Amino acid sequence: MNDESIKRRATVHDVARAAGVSLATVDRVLNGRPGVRAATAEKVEEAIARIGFTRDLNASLMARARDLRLVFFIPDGTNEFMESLAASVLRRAPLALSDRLSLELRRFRPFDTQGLARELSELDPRACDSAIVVASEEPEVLAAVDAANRRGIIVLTLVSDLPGSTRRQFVGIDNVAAGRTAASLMGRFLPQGGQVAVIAGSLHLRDHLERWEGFSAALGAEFPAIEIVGPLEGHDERNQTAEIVYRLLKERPELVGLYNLGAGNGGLVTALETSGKAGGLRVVAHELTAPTRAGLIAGAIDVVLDQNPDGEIREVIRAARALALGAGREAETDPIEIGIFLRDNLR
Amino acid sequence: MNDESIKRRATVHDVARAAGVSLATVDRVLNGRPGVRAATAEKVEEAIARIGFTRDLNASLMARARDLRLVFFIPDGTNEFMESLAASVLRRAPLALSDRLSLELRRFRPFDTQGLARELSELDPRACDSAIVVASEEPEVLAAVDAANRRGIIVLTLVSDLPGSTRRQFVGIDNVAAGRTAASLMGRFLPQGGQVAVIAGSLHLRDHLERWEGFSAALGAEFPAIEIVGPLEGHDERNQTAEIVYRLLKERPELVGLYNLGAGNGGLVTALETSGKAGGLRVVAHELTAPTRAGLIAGAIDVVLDQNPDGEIREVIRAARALALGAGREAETDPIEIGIFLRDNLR
DNA sequence: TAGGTCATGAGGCACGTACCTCACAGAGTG
DNA sequence: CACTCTGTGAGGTACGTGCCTCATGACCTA
Repeated sequence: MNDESIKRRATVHDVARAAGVSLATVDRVLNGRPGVRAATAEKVEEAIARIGFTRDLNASLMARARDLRLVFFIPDGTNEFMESLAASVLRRAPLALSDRLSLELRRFRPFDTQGLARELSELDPRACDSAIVVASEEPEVLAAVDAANRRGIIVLTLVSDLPGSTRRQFVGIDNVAAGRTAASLMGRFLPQGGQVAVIAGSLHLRDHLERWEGFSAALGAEFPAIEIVGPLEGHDERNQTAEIVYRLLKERPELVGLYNLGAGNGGLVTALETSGKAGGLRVVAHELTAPTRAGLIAGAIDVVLDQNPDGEIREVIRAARALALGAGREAETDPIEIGIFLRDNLR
Repeated sequence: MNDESIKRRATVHDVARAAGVSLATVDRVLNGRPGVRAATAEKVEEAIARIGFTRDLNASLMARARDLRLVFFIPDGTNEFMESLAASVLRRAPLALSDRLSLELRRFRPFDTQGLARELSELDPRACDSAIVVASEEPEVLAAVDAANRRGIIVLTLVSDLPGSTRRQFVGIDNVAAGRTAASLMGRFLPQGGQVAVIAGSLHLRDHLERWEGFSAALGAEFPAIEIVGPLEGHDERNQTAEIVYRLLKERPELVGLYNLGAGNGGLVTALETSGKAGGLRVVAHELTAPTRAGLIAGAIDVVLDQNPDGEIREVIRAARALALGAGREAETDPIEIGIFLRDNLR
């Protein structure tokens, strides 16, 4: 073993030499092109493993004439959280360019799974390397993801996973843990016990159901002095959510806490403030957006649990880049942490 | 304006053409090499701005034969937080390699600022592109940073900043905000008020002083029912910290809360547990390490504020890469968020 | 005026991979 | 035997930048 082999990183040339094949064959194996016998491919794989070759992602990206193209599919509409995801994509686009990543953002009508499926199917694999999808679990979406995957587009799921599909990776938080965290905070805020109301968007949404499960389980196990009211469904809509809060405050003056595990926080804050109850009971909500931020500052909300949309975009970009450049079967991403925000650590 | 100029990203060739100079001159300007008249450099800068040229970081890294070398200087010793910083560097080293980043970790004896200064001075600019330093604010360190900077090494500070130096960037959290956050949590945990003790490592440490300021200011302003005991100094040492806690618990049985804004949490947890007081009072500590994690799980600690060492390493690597490849005067990093950990959202 | 320095131009090689063309051997097929 | 098809080798160009050499003209100074 000479100096060279100690110091230099292995290249495709080294692989070719080690496997006793030509550069062209190594290239065919690495990039999944046809024209290699299974036995030969095996030899190459073995050599790669033996000498510890890893593809140079920079050179790889250089060599292809065009940039890596990532297309984001994010629901449109009134959901502040989705807006911040979208904003994060747009904010990162110019920076990503100097890393040869071109980011495209496509919005679709919420729940228009057919439209999403159609757009996914129409993606040209030569013009798009990876699709990043925020979507609910519907059969036509699953089918479209699988179809895109077969056509050579790497699909990643964001925020909400599609476990049955051929998506290559999921980036998002553990919602059961988020619910447990909410319970843990609420329990510590209310050592004297009392009634706590829970509001969800809809328990048919996977995230919301998981949060509810985590919350109720942890509260029941650790804080038996607290009694849960609900869950009530506000459909992530600010007016409906406000309505629910008004009714709760009127009908249950003894209420000491409120946990909104869905969206519609604008309505929550408005209802608390116009009822004069802001600050009078402990309130936990999700996602750091304009309404929840305002609620924190005004004292209407005590804690916001946040899944850090900007971090999610960052990690999903890293994962997509690594996967598209063939760094392996799955990319290593930093876990997305559940952020806890009070008035004092707002970002 | 033809198709090409719309679709393609600008390259150095485009800059040369736009500025009416040769490629070599553009290169000299870009890489700060001598031999360019100020007026000519001006022309080039103007052209860069006009056509919106950004250097291709991948190509840039490719072109230099060797990898980018980053050297981390992290204090050695018993501090768990520093260990997790170091571990994060080591964990990322193999992954970084496929991005042509070679990470080297150097430990130094805590408070051995002279040794650190010497090592910094001995760095060879040809073998090291950037130095990342976790150090306290001592004159000889500042001088060594400035010297390294003059010799062409890009210096970044991590965790603890050196504001008066020529360090190019700082990556870390806002410790005043961290202190305020601790106060805000403590206040909500203790609506009935009472005595809360504060333990610091040393108020001569910038981070600790800032946390103390944030904590006392926020508590005084928002939770007048709480009375502060201390701050007491445990010198980030587990035995001294344990001693302080033992004494506090014995002398002040009415104590309802404890805030350790420094290290030495192993001693804190031990003292609480052997006194049978674990869970009996609200405890807030800093940095998610083995002792604080154990304390959370056992119920001895309620909340841990964490500056996410792994995220800090990630961001400082990104910043160093961008700076070393000349992406601009300062690199954009994602802000490091103050993490809040309960038993239920442990990572 | 000769020699020196400085600013600049011109051009080329290298980095590691992607992707292309061409050649050729061997196997199978009619 | 001539043909096609498949697996493989050989070699090239390109990506955008860093870095090197060499040449040239301008300007300065002794």
